[in-house]
Amino acid sequence: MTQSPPSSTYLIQHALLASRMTKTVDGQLSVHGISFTEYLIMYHLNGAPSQTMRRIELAEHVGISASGVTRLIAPMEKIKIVEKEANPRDARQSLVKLSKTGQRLFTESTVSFEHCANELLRNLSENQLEKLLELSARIS
Amino acid sequence: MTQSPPSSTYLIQHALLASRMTKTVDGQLSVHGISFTEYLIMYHLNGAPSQTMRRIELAEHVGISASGVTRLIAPMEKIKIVEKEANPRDARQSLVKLSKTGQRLFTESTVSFEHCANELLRNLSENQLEKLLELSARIS
DNA sequence: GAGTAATACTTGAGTACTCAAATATCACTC
DNA sequence: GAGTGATATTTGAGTACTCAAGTATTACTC
Repeated sequence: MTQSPPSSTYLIQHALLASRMTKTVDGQLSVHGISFTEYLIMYHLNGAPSQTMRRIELAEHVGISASGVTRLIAPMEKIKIVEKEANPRDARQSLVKLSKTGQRLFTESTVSFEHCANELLRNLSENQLEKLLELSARIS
Repeated sequence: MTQSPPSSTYLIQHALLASRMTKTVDGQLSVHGISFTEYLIMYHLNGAPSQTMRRIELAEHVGISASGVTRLIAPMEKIKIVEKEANPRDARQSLVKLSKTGQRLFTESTVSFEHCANELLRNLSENQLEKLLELSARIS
């Protein structure tokens, strides 16, 4: 039973942490009636020009497949969180836009999300968090 | 559109990274006929005394639910990677043990896994990786 | 030692995805 | 401008889980 190299240890630790974090965040966001994945969709739309993105871009940013986006967006569209928009230059694309309602929901959810994020990372100092973020960003 | 605090940014980055890493690892391990989750099961069993663990312990270590473990272990038992063992002191428990075959498979898979882990983290130096691991371990 | 509560695990039903195939449109070449 | 291949999205079928309820066993209390 030799010891694992640090890279392996990190991958395993990362997977466990991700599982726990997702569950915690999902729990907190459920009071707003949304999942972590739905929050991520809104987060990226909110940061995009005109609060609008293509489905494939969304998929890449959120880390799910294109068909995953389709199935995720459908119910969000039904409750008017997002709106479908055609791209006049390319009829294949159907753009997704964060609605006014969606922006409001996002703002509200963000309070819970940030609180939850601080709670999860409360063991780290400001400096440690900055360092972690920097190293972590280096990976990709 | 105010900027997100570092803790929120980290959570979002972490989720995306986890999704990508899992997919990459799953892809690499598929040549051995196993998933990342199955590898994690073997990993933890291999590190346990007598290569044996209770299902609930496994669930906690891997980050899935108890019923998830049941459904995951069933096919692994069928192909003799793991064995079921009774606990004479507590008939409720059914212990899971890594078989000889399982140990062999784990050893083989570990080569792929470690290679994959190094590849994913190749942008980090030894020191950076150590630091990342240390900070990341602090979170829990 | 009977009754109640807690624990370990399994099962049924549902959810959130995935991949591969289908459809529609666009871009390129001749 | 017809044909071919590439791209964006959706759909059908399957997978890997989840939660809540059910079963079996143990631990606790009186």
